[in-house]
Formats: sequence, C-alpha cells, structure tokens
Amino acid sequence: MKSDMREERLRSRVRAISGFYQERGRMPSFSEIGEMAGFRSKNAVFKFVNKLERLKVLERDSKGRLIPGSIAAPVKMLGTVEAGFPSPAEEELADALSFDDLLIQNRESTFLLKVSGDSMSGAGILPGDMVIVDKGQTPKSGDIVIAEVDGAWTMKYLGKKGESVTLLPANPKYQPIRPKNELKIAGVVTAVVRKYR
Amino acid sequence: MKSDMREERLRSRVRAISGFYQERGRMPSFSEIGEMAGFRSKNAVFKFVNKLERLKVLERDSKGRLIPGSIAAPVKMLGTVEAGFPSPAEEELADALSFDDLLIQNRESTFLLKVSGDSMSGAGILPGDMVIVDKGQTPKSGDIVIAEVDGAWTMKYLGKKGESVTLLPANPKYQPIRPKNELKIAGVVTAVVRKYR
DNA sequence: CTTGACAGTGAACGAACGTTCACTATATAA
DNA sequence: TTATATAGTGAACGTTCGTTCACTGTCAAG
Repeated sequence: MKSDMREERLRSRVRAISGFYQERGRMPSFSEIGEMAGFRSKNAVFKFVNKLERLKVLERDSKGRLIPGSIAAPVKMLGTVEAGFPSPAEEELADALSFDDLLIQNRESTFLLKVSGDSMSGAGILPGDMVIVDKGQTPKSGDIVIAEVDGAWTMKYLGKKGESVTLLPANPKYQPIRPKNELKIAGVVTAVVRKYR
Repeated sequence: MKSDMREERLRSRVRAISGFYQERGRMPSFSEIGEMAGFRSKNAVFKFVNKLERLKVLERDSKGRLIPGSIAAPVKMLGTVEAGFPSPAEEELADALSFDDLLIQNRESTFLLKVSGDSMSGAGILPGDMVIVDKGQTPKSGDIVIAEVDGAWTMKYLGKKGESVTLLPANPKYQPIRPKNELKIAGVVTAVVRKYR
C-alpha cells in the first residue's frame, strides 16, 4: 500500500520532533522542524504543524506559541501482564503519560525519601525503595504516613479509632506504636517507586 | 538580615519561572519573565537570566535559546525515612530529579503494564501495581521478565543455570515453570510504580 | 480528461525576540 | 568619603520568528 509510506513518513517526523523536545526541553522552531523533516519551505512546515495540531501531537498556548501535545509523555500505558506483549496496532491506541504528571499532584509540597528498614515490607515497600511523600495532604486512617514518634521518624500505616491514634507496621516482626506524647505527621506517602536497573 | 529578603525574592522569581515551565511545557520569553518578575526593562531580564544561567537554573542550547536547567526536575531527593522530615536548609542542598529521566532509559522501547495476579507479591510487586518494561534490554538471570510460556503471558524471575531456563514466581503458592517448548521473553522489568492516591 | 485535494516551493512582511548601550539609584567595602 | 559592585530604567537595533500569498507538481476520484 502507498498510504503506509505516507504514514510512516509522518510518524518518523513526529518522532524527530518528539526526540527534539525530550532532549532539549523545548519545542523546535519552524525552521528547525523544516530541517528535521526535510522541508525547504517554511510554508510546508506551517501546514505540517497545523496538521499536527489537529492530531493533538502539538498544541498552542494562549500566546499562540507551540507547546508539546501528546509527545510530551514519555511512555505508553498498555494492558495487563496477562495481556502481555502488545502488537504495534495496540500501541497506537494506548495513552501516553508522564510519570511526573502521574505521580506528583503538588510539586512544591512533594519530595522523595529512600526507605530503610523492613517494617513496611508486608505492604510491598522494601528497603531501598523510594517513597513519594506529600506534606500538603491531610492524613486519613489507613494511609501510609511519615511520622515522628517520641523523637524518631518512621513510616507506618495510620490507624485512627475515634480519638486514639495508632501507627501500624506492615511486618509482624514489629509492634504497633501508640504514641505517648505528641505525634507529628510529616506527610502522606502517595506512591512507591522501585528501580531494578 | 537584609540578604534574606533578596534571596527570598530571587527564590520566588525562580519559582515563578519554574511553575511556568511546568504548566506550559515551554520556557517563558524575556518579556514574559519580565512580567512575572516585575521588571519594566528587558535589560533587567537579560541580566537576571544571566545570573540564573550562572546558577544553572536555566541553560542555553547550542542555538542560544533558553532551556530549563535544574528547574525541569519536579521533585527533590532527600534522605532516608529515618532521617525524616528535612529542614528547609537541607532541601536546598538536595538534588532535584524527574521520574521520567530516572525511570526511563529508552523511551521508544519502554512501556507500562498493569499487574494482575499475586505471583510476584513476594518481590514486593502487588496486583494493581504498574511495571515499567523495557523490551530493548537483554534479560539476565535474576531479572524479572515478562515472558510467554506455552501461549500465556506472565511476569516471573528469570533463572538460568547453564543451558536450562526456569521461570520462578516470588510466591510459594505457585510453581516454578520449566518451559516445555519455546520461551519468548518480551522484556525486562526495570521498575515498579505503585500509586496510593 | 478534468477537477480537486494534497504536498511542497519561494518570497515577502510585520511583530516579537534577544541583545546592547547609556544612564540612574542603592547598597557594600575600603 | 570615595569607590565599586548590584539592580534597575528606557530606548534602539538587527535577527529570527510565525504567518500569508501566489504558484507548481502529483495523485485519485468523478
């Protein structure tokens, strides 16, 4: 088929722009797009950009300047493990997303902590993992929180029953903590990230 | 102290630029920076930008155009859980990083899968978690892989002993799999992400 | 065979951009 | 007190940007 070639050419051009944005953190100018895509005319770029806008690959902000559309997102979200390895056709349909957008709600109040100790290993949080902590959220019962109890910092489940508050480890080796004096909750664990290589 | 005020003003200006970049995915122009920072003169912006370049907050690419420096990274990496809640002073010293950069080595060959089933729960990978899979990496013994065995897709530890290959679950409920015919490995699990809210 | 949509060339234009120059006000240090 | 760096104003300038117009070649459908 001939339209395959056209589509492939479009795709590779989008890949070039996407790569440009990923590498340099800014959108290419029209002339730069022209170079990458092999246009001699700026007008060709202009029409091309309009098409990409229609496809939501690119967008424009309120000032009319180019900003990334779907190309900003680095990975594609696909099915489940059982569904297994996706076909190229399925890949096209998948949403792309950025981990930064996915995992961070409020950038100012969020930070990262490295886990040491195995007191939460029953909850799938292992030593060496990173936890994303939001200090801006109100902790609810059942949340995993970073708390200061009697001078020491720990990560535990927060258990509230009426007025009384308990900190529960997710490992039977450790005891629940019923804070004697005051309990300072520094933040709520909103996500866990583990890197293998 | 008086220099505190200056530093705070600088900081809030950097925050404004950073926020602009986070929101719109592009760097502000000089006049936009001027508006945000409260400059009436473009030259003030020019000098200000030069300072930020020295501080590596901003950089310039080969074409001399502004690209984000340290402000591109959305979260700060701090100490361990035991170290606990960091003081503002410590926060300044911490490296900022982006999850996208941290977790993805090759954007083209990487995708995301949702975990179903508890066969890897012993390794801290629970149902509902997301695993980041790189189909471009060569699987080694001990890696967690996505594999097709006799028609079905699973996630397991890869065990190699000489010539023989075994797929090992991380849950005693399940049996190791010794593939009868061929074994297709679709990719290596490079990271796990779990979101709580 | 024509008609129209698509893909691209080339030139022209105003606006916005980043840079530079000359000058002022306010602090800090000698 | 006199320098000297820092922080800012305001105007001018050349460059590059995105946009637009008129035109050409190519393919598919009527």
